[in-house]
Amino acid sequence: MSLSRPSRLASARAIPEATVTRLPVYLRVLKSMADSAVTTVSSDDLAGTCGVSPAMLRKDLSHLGSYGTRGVGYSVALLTYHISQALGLTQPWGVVIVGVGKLGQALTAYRGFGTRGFDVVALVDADPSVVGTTVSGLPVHGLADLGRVVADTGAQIGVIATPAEAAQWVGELLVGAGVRSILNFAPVVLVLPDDVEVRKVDLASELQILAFHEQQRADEPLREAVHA
Amino acid sequence: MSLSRPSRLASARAIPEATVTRLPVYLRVLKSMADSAVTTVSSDDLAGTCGVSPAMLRKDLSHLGSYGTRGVGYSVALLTYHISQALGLTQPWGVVIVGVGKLGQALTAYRGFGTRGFDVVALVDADPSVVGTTVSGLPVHGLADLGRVVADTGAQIGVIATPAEAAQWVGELLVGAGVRSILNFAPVVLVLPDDVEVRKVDLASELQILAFHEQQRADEPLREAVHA
DNA sequence: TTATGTGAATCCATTCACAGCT
DNA sequence: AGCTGTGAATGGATTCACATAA
Repeated sequence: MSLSRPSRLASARAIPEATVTRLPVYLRVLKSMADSAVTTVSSDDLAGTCGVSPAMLRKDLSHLGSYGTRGVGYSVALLTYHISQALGLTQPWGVVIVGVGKLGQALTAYRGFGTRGFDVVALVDADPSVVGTTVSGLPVHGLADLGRVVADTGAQIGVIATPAEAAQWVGELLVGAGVRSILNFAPVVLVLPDDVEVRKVDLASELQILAFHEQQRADEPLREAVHA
Repeated sequence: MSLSRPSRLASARAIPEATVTRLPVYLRVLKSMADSAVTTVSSDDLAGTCGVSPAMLRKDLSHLGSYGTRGVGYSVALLTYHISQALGLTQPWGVVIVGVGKLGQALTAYRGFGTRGFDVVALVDADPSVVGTTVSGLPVHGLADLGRVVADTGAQIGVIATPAEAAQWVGELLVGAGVRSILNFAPVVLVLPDDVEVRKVDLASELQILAFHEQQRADEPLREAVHA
């Protein structure tokens, strides 16, 4: 019942999900600051550049530990290191991309992909006419070989860039191959076991959300008119 | 002080942001149910397919009005209509895509883009060697013409699919041209006026978030071991 | 004096549980 | 009897405001 030591393990835990989604933004901005030879930054400045409030930034960073200096600010290098650490970017992650249509090719070619600890280690497609070809220097394997490819390369993250019809099936194949982190670009809701982490990137949804706000904007003047 | 009538205007307002982000998911699933000739669905079934809790689904839908039937469920057609209405999908929206590299081409070719009320009305790029060419049947205009292109086509939504270096500049050009809804695929934080709605799609961030959870998973067994 | 780190207060989102309608 | 719609309760996330440290 007693925990021998709180240790990094226990304290490093308890990073709220909302914070996790913002850490990559902080990391990116810190990186560009380092490129500009900035060595120290205040929460006000960093927050301003990241588009969040200073209080939220400080609260977020407080979940990682106390890495700032009162009266001064944060060391860009130190903060970069600790955020990378928290996100698990100290080790490289293998990524397998399924679907090498235009989107899959764009993702594969995306330089700065590998930039931060991610390696595209394999490409897979169902279309026999592209299997065996090479995209951005990587051979394209058949869908039937996915299990072996994942095992051989040790890929931990799967990216689904297939048409909607194939996505659920591909998701199941990835899970069957042992992948438990999936990034889904196909416009479908994947139904997979709860211990599999699925994130989706959905063009149509994003546009619809923008459309909603665009519509709100159009209604706004009308609401004001009522009060006049 | 008295509002003549609550009307659709007042009641249609007050849709929480969290709900708005889920409406596109509901819409998509409803659509596929309609394709399967399903005419009625309960909140339990719909929620299950959408990957949310029935209570949340019902609460979300309650913000749009009372369009279900107690003891029965929701009419697929009626619900589809009202969600489309709420999202502002009854009118078509013009989309201008800036940057016709691999990603821009993938986005342009994305069928089902126009499917739900979105039209790619123009393509723009900075590279003189692609300006004047045709992509998926649309001519590519020069960046200098962006203002005129937006005015001519009436585009309301801008998509940034350029390299990171160009994104801020392109964002400012879009805003200058009157666009106030932007979908940004470039890995940078755009700094634009507050009345501009910016949504970002960020591959690196998504992968980093997955990496975080993958790392957590690796730590989990260790935490259990402490208790043993 | 300046800027972090954090309890307290507030706000928003989710879940619960049941009244109300079909 | 079944399922929606919604107040009440809960749980998180954000903001406030200040004690604390350089």
